[in-house]
Amino acid sequence: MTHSPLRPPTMADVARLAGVSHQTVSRVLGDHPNVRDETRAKVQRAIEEMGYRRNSSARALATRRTRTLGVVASNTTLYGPASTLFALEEAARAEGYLVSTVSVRKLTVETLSEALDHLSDGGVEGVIAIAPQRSAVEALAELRRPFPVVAVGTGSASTVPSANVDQHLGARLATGHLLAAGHRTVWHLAGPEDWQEAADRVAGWRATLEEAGVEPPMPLRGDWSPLSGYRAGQELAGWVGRGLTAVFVANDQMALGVLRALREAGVRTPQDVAVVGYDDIPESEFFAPPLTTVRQDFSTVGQRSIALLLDLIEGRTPSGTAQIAIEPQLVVRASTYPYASPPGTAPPG
Amino acid sequence: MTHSPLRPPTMADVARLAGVSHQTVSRVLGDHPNVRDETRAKVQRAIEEMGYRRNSSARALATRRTRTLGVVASNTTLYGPASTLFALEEAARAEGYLVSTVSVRKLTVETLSEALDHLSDGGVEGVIAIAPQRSAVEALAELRRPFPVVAVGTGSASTVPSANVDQHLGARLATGHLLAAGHRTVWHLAGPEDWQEAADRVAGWRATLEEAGVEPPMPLRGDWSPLSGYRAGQELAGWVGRGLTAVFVANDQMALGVLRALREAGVRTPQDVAVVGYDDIPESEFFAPPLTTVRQDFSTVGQRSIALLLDLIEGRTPSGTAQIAIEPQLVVRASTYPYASPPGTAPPG
DNA sequence: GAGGTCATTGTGAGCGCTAACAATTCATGG
DNA sequence: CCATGAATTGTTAGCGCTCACAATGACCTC
Repeated sequence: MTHSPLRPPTMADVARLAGVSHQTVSRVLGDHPNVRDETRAKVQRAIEEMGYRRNSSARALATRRTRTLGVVASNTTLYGPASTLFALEEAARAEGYLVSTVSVRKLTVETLSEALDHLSDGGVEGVIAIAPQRSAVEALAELRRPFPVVAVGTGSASTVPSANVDQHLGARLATGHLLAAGHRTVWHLAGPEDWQEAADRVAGWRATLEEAGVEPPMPLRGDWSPLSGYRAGQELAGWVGRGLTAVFVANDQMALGVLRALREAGVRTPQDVAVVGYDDIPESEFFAPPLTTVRQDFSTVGQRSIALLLDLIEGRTPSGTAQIAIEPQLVVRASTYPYASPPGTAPPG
Repeated sequence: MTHSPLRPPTMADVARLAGVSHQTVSRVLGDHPNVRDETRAKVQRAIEEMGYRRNSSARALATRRTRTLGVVASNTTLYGPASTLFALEEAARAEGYLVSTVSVRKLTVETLSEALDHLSDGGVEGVIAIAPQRSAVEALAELRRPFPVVAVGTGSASTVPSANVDQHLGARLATGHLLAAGHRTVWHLAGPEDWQEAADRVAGWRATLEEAGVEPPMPLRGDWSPLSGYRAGQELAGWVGRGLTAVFVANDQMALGVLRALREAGVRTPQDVAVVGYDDIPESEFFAPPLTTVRQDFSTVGQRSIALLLDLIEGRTPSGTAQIAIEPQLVVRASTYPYASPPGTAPPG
């Protein structure tokens, strides 16, 4: 760090100082075995002294590997996508890769295409698309790029390689939990129609009810926001006393709105209506009442999807066939059980 | 797109197909003026036909510009940092830059140093550090790197160039609003001690009270989480009837906890105690009651900080002197005014 | 019609690194 | 004491692009 030339030192500079060839410096940097310890030490010293760092562009040009991955994320601060993003970066860094991100406001063929091009121009070797909207999955299938693309959050609909939490199972856990608590039926406030994960949760909820011999009521729709949950909650409140005793809400934020609407309508949770959410955001423990919900392990999602993408880059896995499912987990809180233990009523049917 | 050679086409390939020199292709790509329209069209056609894309590594090597910026973010899903991250990427992309992110779990000299090295190895031309913790600011000042670093979220303490929302002003807006509503004094639930923004909010709150001739009570401490807000709320509930009528909480999530604790203690908001939060997260409108809070415009933060960083990279701005302040905004909701209009009581003093 | 100017295009030399191969050193055994 | 091969080091040629400069040709002007 003693010098301060206008241009950063090159490998040749280090080689000169160490009295070796640039190739030997390269070997030291690359942990090549056939270098004498003494030489290695000499080179290391020169590197330290000059504060030398390998030029990544030159390296990338020579090796044809940039060691950079791209991530396309929706421009959102939703808990799921944000958590996934961090988990992805961490997993990628552990493998020595840099992560470049592009955030898009809407997931359409155009925006996705632009995002992929931007990343492509940045030289990424592969891309993870956090693409929860169904349109995005279709767009992704359509957009061929010279590098592999792995989707995350696409639910069951992935025609592209993907890693996903098993949403169907998550919905089953939530719905089954309510049925096991003695509820005759379970209503559902679903997420946006074009989100595959929302559709999968609907399917899991519906299947669980049908297997229990219950005709599923018409699901309500929200847009993930507390406001939409609030609106739906007002509607749901009107059904209390007419068979509505339990609601499975497709995410925690909407559940927050539902809880508020119910409270305002004089409906008690969970005594009158039990509520289950989805995601287990940090706040859900502090809702009134604390929310029973389904937890997704985003850290695992990150690791598995990065592993899959690297496999694809190395050509270890046939593209198009790789689908990874990750198990979610039910977290029981006061919004379904007001007291310590469940009613213990056997499920109907 | 018709060919599919093992290696992607190079500029020379395109040149050959178009019947020109590689340099002419380069000129077309670079929008150089002195190219005949006919030639340009010919080249464009060849580019299309081969699906050619410039190799970014080669370009970076030749120009010594990677057109990549780095961002260091705390591994968090807090609303502020997440919003900032997206805003930064958008602003950078608008300037033609790619953004590489590194997320760290803790902001220490070691983790920051590693993060900067990782980005440095990725060839970034500059870095934005989302560094709200005071320790991070110090660490940043200590860590010299061969590229400029701009801090965001460092509040007033930046010894490095930075762009920040004026936290002092935000706290004044919140506190002044409560005083203007007739409250004799305002309590404060602060954020973590080592967050500079938290300290700035404390300072703004304290200054406002002192200017009104009020002795500030001892501030309480939280860690931004709803749980810590809940705990503090329980403590605050004990002071109701002994002079506590208004609380300024340093973020919305803690305010959520405070609201719940107050409610459980039989304290009504805002009739017994008025509460103001900070951030204006999307959920705060749906708290019980809807939360009065201070909104920060992260999109502006993103644009201004990227602009500053690019100035620094181009050498347009002397390093170390650049500090940008952005104005926050008060959003009034039911947690301070139960009815349509404020009490209209004149502030004391 | 010679000389000059301008627009347009081409040529050659790197950018800093790695990969392949060539050269050297060194220990070892016959 | 030299041949033999392994260990170690050096040399050369690109990777695909941009930059500086040279070359070409069209079009004027006097």
